[in-house]
Amino acid sequence: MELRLLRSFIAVAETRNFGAAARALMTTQPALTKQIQVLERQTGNTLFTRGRHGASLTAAGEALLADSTDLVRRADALALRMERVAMGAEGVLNVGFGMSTIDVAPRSVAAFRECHPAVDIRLEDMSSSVQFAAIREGSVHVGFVRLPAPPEMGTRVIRRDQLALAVPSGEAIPEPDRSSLRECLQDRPLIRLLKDRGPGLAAQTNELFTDLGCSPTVMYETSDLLTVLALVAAGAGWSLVPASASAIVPEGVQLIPIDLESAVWSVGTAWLLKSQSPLVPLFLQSVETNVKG
Amino acid sequence: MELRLLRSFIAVAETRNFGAAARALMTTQPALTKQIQVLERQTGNTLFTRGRHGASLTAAGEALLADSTDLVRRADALALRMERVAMGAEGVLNVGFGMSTIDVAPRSVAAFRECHPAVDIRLEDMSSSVQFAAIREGSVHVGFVRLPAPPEMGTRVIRRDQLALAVPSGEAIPEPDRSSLRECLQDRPLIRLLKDRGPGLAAQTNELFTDLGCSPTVMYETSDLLTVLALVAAGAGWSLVPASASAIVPEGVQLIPIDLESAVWSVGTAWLLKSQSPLVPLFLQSVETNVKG
DNA sequence: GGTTTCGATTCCATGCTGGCATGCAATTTA
DNA sequence: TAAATTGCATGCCAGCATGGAATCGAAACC
Repeated sequence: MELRLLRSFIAVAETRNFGAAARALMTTQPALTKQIQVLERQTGNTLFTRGRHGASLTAAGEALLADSTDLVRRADALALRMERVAMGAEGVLNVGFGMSTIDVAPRSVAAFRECHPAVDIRLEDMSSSVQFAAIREGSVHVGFVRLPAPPEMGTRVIRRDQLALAVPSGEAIPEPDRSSLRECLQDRPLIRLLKDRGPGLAAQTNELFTDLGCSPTVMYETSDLLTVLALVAAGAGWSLVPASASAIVPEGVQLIPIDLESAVWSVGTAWLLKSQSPLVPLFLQSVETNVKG
Repeated sequence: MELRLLRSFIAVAETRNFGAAARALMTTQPALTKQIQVLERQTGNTLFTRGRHGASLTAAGEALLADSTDLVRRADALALRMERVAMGAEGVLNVGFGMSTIDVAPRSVAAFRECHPAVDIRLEDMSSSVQFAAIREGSVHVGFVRLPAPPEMGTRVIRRDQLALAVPSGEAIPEPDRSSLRECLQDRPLIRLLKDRGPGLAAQTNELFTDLGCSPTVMYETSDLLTVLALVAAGAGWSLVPASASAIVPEGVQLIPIDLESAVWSVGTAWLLKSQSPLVPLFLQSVETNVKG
């Protein structure tokens, strides 16, 4: 029993006229006659009583009509659904993001959700390195990460970010060259923004220190950026934070961007290249417009 | 989207292995590969990620799997149901019966209902002529009627029945020859069992009177056999009833079968010859065993 | 009685479908 | 390291299912 035959059957049952049904189905009357004959042979029932004034349903035909219309309707709904899935109008999209994209990521997701309400999009907070692992195993489809990403992933740069010195207001501002910085930071009590290991902010900070050739004493360690800035404001020490944190810098703290190569990194989106979900490019485009806007 | 493709898809999705699925479907692996490719083209989605260790479902494939199994299950159920309808294990059967088959008809229907519980069988009381009309228009499928039936119907004789004189006990019993009967009945008050016109009991009675060449005076008319017999017992007059009524004859009444040709008729089943319902022969067979038993 | 209507039948071309052999890639085994 | 194995894809070919044009047959209508 194939859906094609059931569709033909329904058409005949509704018009009670083979010729008219054939026209509606964009086929010919002999073809329809044969199809119904096949269906009758397959079901073992005579479905129509053929009269001179068209065809009328037998009891068996009536029984089939009710169920087959339901079946065909479901099949059509399924086809439609698959079409929506193909277009990316439906589905699941897991997005990862880290501290450094706290401004872009939620905005992008919210905008995307508005455009595609049937998509189940979720935002999960995790560091870049965790995101890379999650993307690789498929549990995250697009990540907002620090670049570069592993080679099996596609990336798009959103912006370049850099480290900045968080210094209590009123302190003498060091020149942003290598030697001044080394001198400044050497032996200075430092508040460290601690996240995971891997290509994160902590790693970036370490890289800078290696570049400068100094190793400050760490006074406090915390994983919350606001806590760090509050401690700096309270005079507990200096710190190194993303320059993009300027948006949330409290009273009593100034940020001094560091223009050294080792203090600069890119932030962007990453996704598995072999992923074929139509949602990924759709979401990337949404991000692009949101970053520009 | 055809059910064949969905069945193939489900088989692959369940085994996660094209070769194994092909074996299960009694086909070959290349055929399956092509079917899935067609399905993927039709739905516009990649349904499997083909790895070295078999195939695994994509997100789109997962979405399709749930709905398609449901769809296929429904289609199978429908096919099964049609099979049952074809076998006569399911359906509607309307049976008509009259006074003269009050013994056989309900028993046959009850027995049939027990054997085929899914069949919605209904018994309706109506005279033979009404049954013929109902059978012709399809509202009754099998009737218990007086024979003969119209030529477009098939028939089977259940038994021969005849008219009998219902006489109060103690009355002189007339010889059952034509002249004695005429003499007896002429001018005798008669209680008439009145049903509809047509080839019914009343017609049979009239036929007998024509044959005898007499026309008794009708004292009472009623359509209930028991009332007729009660009136006879009360001495209100004589009557002509089916000889088979002997089973319910009350005290004070005796039945005298009339052996004349014009007083005899057959009782049996009738059905539309062009009816193709499998329930009809099934029911007829059931009747046959019930009549013999 | 001719005409129309409506379904069934016949015949034929087309194209879908499946099967076989084979290819290709990755992994396991000797 | 070569051979065997596993697993899916591809090319090619045969067979059959499917559909279309023409025709038929029966019934109804004018």
